[in-house]
Amino acid sequence: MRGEGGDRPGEGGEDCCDMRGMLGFLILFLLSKKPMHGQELAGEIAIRKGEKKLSPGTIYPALKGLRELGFIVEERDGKTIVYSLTDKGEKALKLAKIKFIKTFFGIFPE
Amino acid sequence: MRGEGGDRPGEGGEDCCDMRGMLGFLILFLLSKKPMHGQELAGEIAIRKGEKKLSPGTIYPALKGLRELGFIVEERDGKTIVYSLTDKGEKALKLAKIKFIKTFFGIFPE
DNA sequence: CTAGAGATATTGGGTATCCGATATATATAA
DNA sequence: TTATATATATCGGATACCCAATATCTCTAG
Repeated sequence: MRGEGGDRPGEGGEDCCDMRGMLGFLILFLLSKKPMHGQELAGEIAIRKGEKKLSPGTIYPALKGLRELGFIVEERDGKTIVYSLTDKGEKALKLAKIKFIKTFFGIFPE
Repeated sequence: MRGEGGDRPGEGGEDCCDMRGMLGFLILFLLSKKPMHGQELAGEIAIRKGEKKLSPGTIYPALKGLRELGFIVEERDGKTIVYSLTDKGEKALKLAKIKFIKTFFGIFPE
């Protein structure tokens, strides 16, 4: 019951951070910089983390979840599907970034 | 290619980032700034995240895991138990920070 | 049309994270 | 001693994460 209607008039900052954890957050952040398709995204994450590419069983369910949340949309481009943020996704990312920065304040060297 | 040397230069750099995910990482970071006991830690995290304090079922298993990894030690002080980093924990944190910064590069505003 | 390659998607399984509830331990107050 | 408050700890369940294997889809080569 995470309907749009907002059972909570008072808040509204509730479901903005339920983006399937850190992976969803990272995906949203990367897509905000540049729309990408799944494998491209997996490659970018692999480079950042210094690990192997995420398995299809990891990346696609994550994308599906973000799509079902209304945070991203997909557009087929030949063989691939390019994902990009919706307005809702941008808004959610913005709020999540604030929270992220506050949570990990002091970790990044200045 | 970008695998920096291949898969396995022996060992040592293996368990350095397996600190039970982001919570373990955050705990290690906070303890590196100041030794604290469990509830104090939960309070600090609550402030940073802007949420309620972590449940005992979250904070204590996380601390137990870090202790079993040899990253923290505990010392009873009256009613509380104060946790602090070991040398191994400091080293692990340092490496994890590098990975964290690389993974989330660009999230923090400059 | 048929193969092959690459991208996308689902399934099944295992581990990790986290919470709510419950239980135990310690210190203080009565 | 008993009662209370706080801290620590564990248990059961829900969700997130991640992979290997498998299947489907789309384009291109032949």
